Amino acid sequence: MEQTQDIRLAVDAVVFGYHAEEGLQVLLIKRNIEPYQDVWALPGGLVKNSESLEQAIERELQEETGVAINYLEQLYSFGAPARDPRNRVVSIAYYGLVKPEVFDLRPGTDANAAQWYDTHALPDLAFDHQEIIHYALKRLKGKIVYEPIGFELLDELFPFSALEKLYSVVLGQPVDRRNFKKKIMKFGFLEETDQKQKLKGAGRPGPLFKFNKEKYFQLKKEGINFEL
Amino acid sequence: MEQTQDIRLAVDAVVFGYHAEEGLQVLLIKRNIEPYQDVWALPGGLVKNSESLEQAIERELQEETGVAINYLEQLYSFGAPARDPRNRVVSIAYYGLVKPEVFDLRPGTDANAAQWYDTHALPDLAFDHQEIIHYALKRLKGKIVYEPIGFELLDELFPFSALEKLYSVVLGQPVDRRNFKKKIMKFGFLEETDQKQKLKGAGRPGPLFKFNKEKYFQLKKEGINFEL
DNA sequence: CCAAAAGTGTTGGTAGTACACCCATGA
DNA sequence: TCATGGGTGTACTACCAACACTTTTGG
Repeated sequence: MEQTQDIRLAVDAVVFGYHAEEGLQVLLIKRNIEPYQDVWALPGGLVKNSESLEQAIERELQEETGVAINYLEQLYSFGAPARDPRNRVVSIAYYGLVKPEVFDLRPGTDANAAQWYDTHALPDLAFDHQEIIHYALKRLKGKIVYEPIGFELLDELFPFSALEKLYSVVLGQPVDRRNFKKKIMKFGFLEETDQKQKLKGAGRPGPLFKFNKEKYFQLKKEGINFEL
Repeated sequence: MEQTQDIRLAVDAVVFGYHAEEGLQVLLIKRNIEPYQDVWALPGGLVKNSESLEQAIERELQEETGVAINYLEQLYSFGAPARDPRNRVVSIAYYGLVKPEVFDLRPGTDANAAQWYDTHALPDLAFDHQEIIHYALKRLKGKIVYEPIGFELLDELFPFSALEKLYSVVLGQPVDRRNFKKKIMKFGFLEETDQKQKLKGAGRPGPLFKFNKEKYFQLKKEGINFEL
């Protein structure tokens, strides 16, 4: 006799935020239910019967952290039979990018706390969430060099150096300022505005730039391909 | 009151085979149960409670087609609420590559027939399986240029022209014979054997080549990166 | 005037692309 | 001998990487 299927389906989100001083951060929540009560974990939860996977992600993020993401992509599905110590739960992981405005968090009702953590200094994590974050980091590193998704981590207007720093932080290696700027500007989807950066300390202020998404899609259709 | 989750979890496999004359093929089965009875579909089925996702794929493939794959990778998870007209079924799709030996199929018990179809001449397909195949093709095209997975579609020993043809078929564009050979041989993981090709018709026979997987992994560790 | 950040061009090397003729075999 | 498929080298180009000094501002 066949046993009926008893597998639960969850979604988890690896949300990246970037902050000029603190570098690349991941959004975590502290669980307030068992298993792994009071342990840090990725925001996420069970998918409802009638919602899509993306809707589930956005709902959970809203409930648990109040954060709305502006770039979301499916990452990988994790289905090892024992990844949840109690039940069989298969999780479809997504990763998302948010702009710096959301750096002030308000914890939701489903979790005790939501907090940004530096990707190099993660706390102990529930389930296989550490593995999921590593996987997401790998994907982000791979993707940022052949699709201009880095802009989703920056403000609408940003000094060029912010982009440069972002790439060096994400890739974990320094980038040559001049060559990097040449490469980026050659594509033609980055616009220089006439606004000037206001610095905190000393230094020569530069103009602010803006990523023209429409132009990028248009250029992409015409066959250019972004690649660093 | 919360309704309990009622979502089923399935796996589906896009298995690619390559045949010198017939090109790139996908393995399909004819369904013998509703919904979509007698319609062609990807091999796959519900995951059992205690098996891993990969075990589920291999079991279903064995049951439905008798095929054992030698390269398997998770593709994407498809979860649109209405993708199955009867129940909510979320499917985790994998794609696999098989060597040409398996071109003779023996249909299994769960399906009426298993058959190879040219990727350019697919029949009507059940569920969203056409979308899944397109997605897999895109992934294969993307991946074959930066990881040497093409060899998984060829015999252990193959003439160089087989590799060249494979790439031109998968990428959908001609490749320059001389430049292609230069590029590939420079990596150093392809070994020329002293066996000679036996042709069907006329033509100058060339030596057979062999992909040295161990050497590839070793070189990869040392930092070379395959890229066409 | 010093420290901090931003702006800016040139050169050399290399890797990629384009390209055409000869050779071995079977019919 | 002809048709088929396999084998091979060179030259040009274009892109990429390396690299340092000057300018503007705040303190």
